[in-house]
Formats: sequence, structure tokens, C-alpha cells
Amino acid sequence: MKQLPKTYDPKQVESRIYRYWMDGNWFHAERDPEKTPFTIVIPPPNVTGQLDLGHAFDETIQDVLTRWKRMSGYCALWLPGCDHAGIATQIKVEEELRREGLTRFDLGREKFLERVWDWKEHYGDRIVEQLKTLGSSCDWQRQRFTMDEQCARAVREAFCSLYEKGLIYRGKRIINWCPHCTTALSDAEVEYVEKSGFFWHIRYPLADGSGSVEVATTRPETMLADAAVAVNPQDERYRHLIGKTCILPLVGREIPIVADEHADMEFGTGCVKITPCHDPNDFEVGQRHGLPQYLMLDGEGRITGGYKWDGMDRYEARKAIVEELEEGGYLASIEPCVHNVGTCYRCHSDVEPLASDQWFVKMQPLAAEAIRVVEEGDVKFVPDRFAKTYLNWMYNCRDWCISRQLWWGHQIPVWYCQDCGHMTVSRQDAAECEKCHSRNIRRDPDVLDTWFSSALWPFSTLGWPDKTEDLAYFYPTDVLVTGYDIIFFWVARMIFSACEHTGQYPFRTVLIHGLIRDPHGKKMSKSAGNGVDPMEVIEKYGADALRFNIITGNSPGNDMRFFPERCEAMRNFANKLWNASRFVMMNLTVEDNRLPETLELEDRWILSKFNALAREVGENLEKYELGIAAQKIYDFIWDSYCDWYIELTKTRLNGEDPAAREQAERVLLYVLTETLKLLHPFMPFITEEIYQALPHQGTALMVQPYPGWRAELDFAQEEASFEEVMEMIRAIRSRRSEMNVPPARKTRLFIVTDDGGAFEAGRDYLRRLAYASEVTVSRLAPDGAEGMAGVVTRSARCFMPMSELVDLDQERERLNREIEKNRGFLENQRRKLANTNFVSRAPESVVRAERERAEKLEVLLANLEASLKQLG
RNA sequence: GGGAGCAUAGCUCAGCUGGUUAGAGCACAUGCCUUACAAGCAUGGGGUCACAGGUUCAAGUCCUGUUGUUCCCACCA
Repeated sequence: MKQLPKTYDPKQVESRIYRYWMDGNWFHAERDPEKTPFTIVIPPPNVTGQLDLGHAFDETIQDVLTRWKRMSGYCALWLPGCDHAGIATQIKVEEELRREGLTRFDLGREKFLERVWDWKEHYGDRIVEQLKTLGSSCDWQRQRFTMDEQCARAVREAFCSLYEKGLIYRGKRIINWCPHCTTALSDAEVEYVEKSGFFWHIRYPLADGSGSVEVATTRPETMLADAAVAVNPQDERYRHLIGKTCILPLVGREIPIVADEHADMEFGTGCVKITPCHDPNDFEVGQRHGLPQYLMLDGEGRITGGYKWDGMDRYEARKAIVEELEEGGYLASIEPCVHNVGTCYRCHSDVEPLASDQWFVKMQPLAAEAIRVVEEGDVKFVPDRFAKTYLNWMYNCRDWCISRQLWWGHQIPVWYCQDCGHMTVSRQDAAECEKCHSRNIRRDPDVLDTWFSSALWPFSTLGWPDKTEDLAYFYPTDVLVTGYDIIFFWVARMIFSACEHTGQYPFRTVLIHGLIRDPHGKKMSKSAGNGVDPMEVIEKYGADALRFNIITGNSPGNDMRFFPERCEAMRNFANKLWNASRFVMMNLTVEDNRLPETLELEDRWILSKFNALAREVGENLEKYELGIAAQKIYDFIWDSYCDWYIELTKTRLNGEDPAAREQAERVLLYVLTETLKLLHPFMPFITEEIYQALPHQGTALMVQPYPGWRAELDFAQEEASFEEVMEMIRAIRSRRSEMNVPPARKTRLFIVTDDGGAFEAGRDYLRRLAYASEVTVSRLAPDGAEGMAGVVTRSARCFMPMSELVDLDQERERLNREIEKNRGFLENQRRKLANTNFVSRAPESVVRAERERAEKLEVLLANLEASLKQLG
């Protein structure tokens, strides 16, 4: 018989996992309804060289689902990484270049991309290794990164087809510009941060010399690009100014005063400077009034446009301009204020809204279908409150800016003719202008937003735009798992892209989880240095412990704080399971795990408990309540199996009767094996290791069917009557503890009950677990009971002859307290049952349960009173 | 300004569609090295389930409001 090593060493256990894999390979999805009717979409790791806990969370949840489905006779399809590795890598490479005193322009497009690619490959391998360590059973051999041909074709197809339908356009709009990344950003990529700043109130003199208007701004440098001043048409104060002009200080430009609803009469002075190129609202105002557009910032946030501050950084220029305004007497006042500043979600520099020629996706037509599939329930969010978040965004989203002035990414498939100006949008690389056939064409240098290609993921990875067998079989997919922080970035975009390109929703269920935070509840971030590397945790406690920690103790969609101590508790649990398994193996003589022909009461009890567990765990998993399922398995293993059942079997295992011994072994082995199956998705390493050491059928635990409820294991009656014995054992232990009786001191037990069956059967266990030397079960109290220590449960009384330890007065007092307490309960119970409303309106099962409870209480009270009477 | 989450034991959190006397881990107290496990066993202390109303036979759970707190979206000249 195989044995496990004496001590549980996660490192050793977890290094062995690959041995058990089917065919020694990572799992490959097959097109076979028996094996793969379930498809999970998983996000690729955002490659930055190390896996963080956020990914550990993602990965673990996905892996639990996959393993569970696979064990249920299903398989899961993993759609591994296609695309997302590039962005973080590009930033790394740019930083590296900067340290060398270079920019990407010095390197040139080709060389730069090569360098990014090298980094990315390097990261990719590391991530794969790290995920394996965590236990992810994903098929990483199918890994494809961004630039692979399939993905590029899909992106081009999507772009061109949207363009042909008029859903993509190029135009000048206000976009968010990151001067650090020197690129446009989409609205979703801007994070607003509260910063303290100032309102600068500036006076613009009227051109006719009749006074001035006062405007306020938080960005005074943008005055260089002012094209007008607006007042509200309803505003009596300024009605006389409409149509006049004023002189822009420092610049000397004469600008009109226009009437526009945008000016809020209640806010500030009621006059607002209009800077069409640097503010979205002002842009609209500019359009309405046909104002000229002046641009005063270049791509790196420096002043431009022929001013004396040209080339100066935006913040230095702000200082200089304010100073000069003050000197010129134009500065009316400075008022401190707190305002939201948009920052780049990657580099956290302040973004500048500015007018720029970019490519946009027209959102309104796309959103309509994306709203429908969620509202009509084709796509479900779990928990469903996130559907609201999603819908709210969908209803209000503006056109999506998809062009980026970066080099890493899918280059936009558009060629501009230098001769006739025509735009050629093409699936193939264009050699000439499609209109005038000039070969003097230039490709748009910009690339697409990474999320544009990510949005195609559920189908592009299956071969779209080709009509592949994979696509026909696996699409639409079943579940997408991700954190709530990328609902807008990714989930929303996958949904509308899927609807548009494939005419179908991309997945049926979106399982949203929370974020892992540090012990103080702060978001983990690399810059704050409070991030936790899962590899360190795994090193210390093991991947199983980390997985179990992450999966339990929080509810779906809620954030969780990460405490290493909790990992320790989970490691202890693994250790407990390890030792219990060792115990079983040490005692094992049988070679197969069939159940015995006959069963003892406690066997039926544990089998019945296990059966209920299997049913509940299945139900919880179906509802994606992974934490609850895991918690139930934990409780069953620790409490029911280890603390009770194993202790109970020791009598038979150490006894003389070989038949009884084998019987106990078989039940121990059966329940252990089945429980390992239930636990496997949550703790894949240790369960597989133990399973391999036990007598078993088939290759690996991970491909065994997942247990469910079975009628032949349902022993509700026996379960309940054994619980009575357990109750008695607990009561006796408690009583002994109160009286400070050391375990070594055994006593006789006299059990007094009308229903002796369970206690007769449990005699040996009372002896073992309740420290009894001898157990007598009868209907009548023993002689001399009045001097014994007594214990009362709902089904029986028990007397222990330890008169020297019993203080009769204390005993009486204790019994009186008990009686009083239980009378209270009974009265409550009776009141409830006397209430005709309750009896008539509550469901029958509830009423029956309450009746039974009342009956039990009555018996208990009778027992207590009998004991009290006996004391005299 | 709009929306959402959270508020339960000293700490961190469970508690699914309302139905026993509200649970776990950690921490705390007491007693045990009982040959699977001291990373353990047994026993125990500890909670007006934020507050105020309401619905119901029945509320930690559902509804309304209040307070505190966190987050998302929008606006902010």
C-alpha cells in the first residue's frame, strides 16, 4: 500500500502536478458534445513580467469552473491570450529607451517593434510558468500573442466592415490626449482624480473700451486658444454685450462675445471663455457659432501656435502667463478650488483635451443591440447588479476614439493618396490609390486601441472571419470571468462587437468578481508598492492554500482584503486533509474503493452527510456561489470527517473483528475519495496527489466525474438518530470540562432514555469520545442517581458517578437555570404554534419542524425536571 | 448631480430565494503531547445583526427613510 510522506510539503506536492495530466499534456479542447459543451473565455494576462494577485483571482475562478465542468463530464475551452500583452510592454521599452537617451523615433518603427516583441516573448514565458505554478489548467500551448496573423486578419476585417457600414469615421473631435504617452485615449482610458488647484478670474477688456468681461478658468494657459466669450442669452446682466468683441490679453486677438446656453448664469461670473480646441463643451459652442479653432499645445504638452511661450511646458507656461496677466492688471482674483483632473490610466499624467483628427466608432447603432441582448437576458451578469452598470454605460457612451499614436498594435488599414487625397480602406495592403491608381500613397501611421482587437476575442480566436469548425462549435461561448474594473474596457466592447460582427451575443454569462485589496483595503498598485506577488505567497503557503483563500470568505462581486494569515489557515486545512488521508492509508488493507455490503449507524451518518454535501455543492456551483461551495467542503472535511468520523472508526480499526475492520476501511476510503473529487477544483494539487496514492480507477482525479446526490446514500433517519448520540457526547464533554475532570479519568455512564436504539449502537463511541469506562442504557435512572453528575439532552439523560466532584447546590442551581432557559424557548414555541395565523399561513414543513422542536423541548424539560427532582 | 456596494463577535468576513437559540477563520480563556495531525484535540467567553419606521404568522434577510463609509459614471468655464 502506498503511503504519503509524513509531513505535508506544498512545494513538493505542487511540483508533481504535471505527471497526472491527461497524456502528459495540457488539456486540449475537443469538438465533442460529450466532452466540450462548455466554453469559458479567459482574459490574457496583462504581461508586465509578473503575475499579480488580481490575475491570481481571475485565474483561480476560471480554473475552478473549468475543472468542475470537466469533472462533470464536460470540458472547457480556454481561449488563451491573443492580444493584450503589448501595451505595458511598449511603455517598458519606451522607459528603457529614455534611459538610454533615445526615443522610439530614433529607433524607427521596425526596430522598436522588434524590441517590444522580445520583451513580450520573455514576459509571456514567465507568465505561463507562473500560471502553471498557480495550478491553472489552461492550454497554454495554444497561446498566441498580438501580432499573430489570425488576430491581425480579424482586426482588419472588423475595421473594414465597420467602415463600409459607415460605423467608423475619421473626424476632428475633442479627444483625450496623454502628453506622456503622446497618444489619443478613449474616454474609458481616462481616470479622474481630485486635485487641488485654482480658479483664475481674468478680465478681458472690451474692444470698444467700455469696460471688461470677467471669466474664470482652472487652466489659464488655454486662453491663448480662446476664440470667444460666451454669455447665456437669458442673462440680463450681459445682454448688452452680445455681438460686441473683446481683446484677448497678452495675445491681442479680438474675439466675439456670443450668446450660448452653455454659459451657466449661476456659475462664476456667468461669462465663460470659449476654447474650442481644448474643451469638449467649447468645441460644441465653437461649432454652433462657426468660431475659428486655435490649437495651443503640441503632442508633448508644450505651447505651440506662434506665441512667445512656444516650446514651454504647459505647467511652466501656466505660471508665466499668470504672472504676466497679473502684471498687466488682467487678473481679477485667484480662488483655490478642488477639481477633477483627467489622468492617463496607464502613466497617470494629466491628460489634455484637445481637438484632433482621429478615427472613431459610431456608438449609437452598435449600442442598441448590445443593450437588447442584456435587457432581454441573452447575456446575464452574475451578480446581476453589474448589468445596471453596463447598461448605464451603454446608454450614455459617446463615440469611441480608436486611433492611437503608438507603434505597437494593429496598424490602421487606411492609405491616403498624396495626389487625389482619397482614402483607401482595404483588407489587403494597398499598393495604389483605389480611385486614381496613383502609387503615391501613405499608410496611416496610427495603430488601433488594444481594446478594439480585444473586443473581437471571443470569435477571432476561433478563426473568425473564416467560418471555421471551431467557430461553429464553440461560439457563442458560455462564461466570461473578469473583474468589475474592466466591464467598460472589455466586456461591453466584446458584446457590441460580437453582435455586430457575428450577429450573436459572445457569451451567455458574465461572471464578475471583485478586486483583491491590501490588508488596509487599498487597491494594490505597483507604484504604491503594496502589491502582493502570488509567487511569494505560493512559496510560503502553497498554491492550494492561496487558491482556497481567494475563493472563500468573500461574496461574488465584492472586493476582498488579502491577509497572509488567512492563507495560513488554509494551509492548515490542507495539512489536516493530508494527515487524515495518511491515517486512512496507514489503516488500509483493501485494494478497491467499493462500499461494504453492510453499514453501521455512523457509516450511514457520514454517507448521508456526504450525500447532502454533494448535492449542495453542485447547487452552489450551478449558481456560481464558489465561496459557499468551498466553505461547505471545508466544514465537512474538518468537522464531520476528521473530528467525528475518523475518531469513530478507530474502535473498529483497532478492534479484533476483521470484517468490521474492513467495513470501516471501505467507508473511510469511499468518503475520502469522493470528497477529494468535490474539493479538487478548489485545491487541485493536494487532492490529485492524495488521489494518486489511494486505490483508484482511471488516470487522474481531474477527469473523474464530479459527485452528485445519490438516492442509495440517503439515510436521513439514521443521520438524525446518530446526531442524538453526538449531542450526548458533546454534552458530557462539556459537563466534564466544567467540572475540570481530566480526560484520563474515565467514568461509568448511565444513559436514561425511552429510545435506546441509537445509544445501544453508539455505546463504543460514548466510551471512546465521552471518556466512559462502561455504558449502561436503560429506561430507568440508576440507583444513587441523585448523587451523580447529570447531563440532559433533548433525547436522553445521562448520569456520571463522580459524587466527590458534584456540589449538590451548584447542581440544583445549574438545573434550574437550564429549566428556566428552556421554558422560555418552549413558551415561545407554544405561542408560535397557538397562533392560528402561523399555523394556517406558514408552509406545512415549517409548522411541522416547529412542532417537532416543541416536542423535543418538552422532552428536554421533562428530563431536566426529573433530574432536579432526583437531587431532592 | 446620477447610480451602486458596504455597515453582523476584538479583527477580517460568510449568512443563497424571509423560517431552529445568527456562523467561520484569526485573536482570547481553560484543559489536553488521546500512536493521522500541537499547522492539532476538547471546552468556553464574546453580537440590541448601524439607526428609525414599515410589510409579514415570521425580518440579519424584503420595503422606505436617516447616518456613516467605499466605489463607479457624469459635470465642473
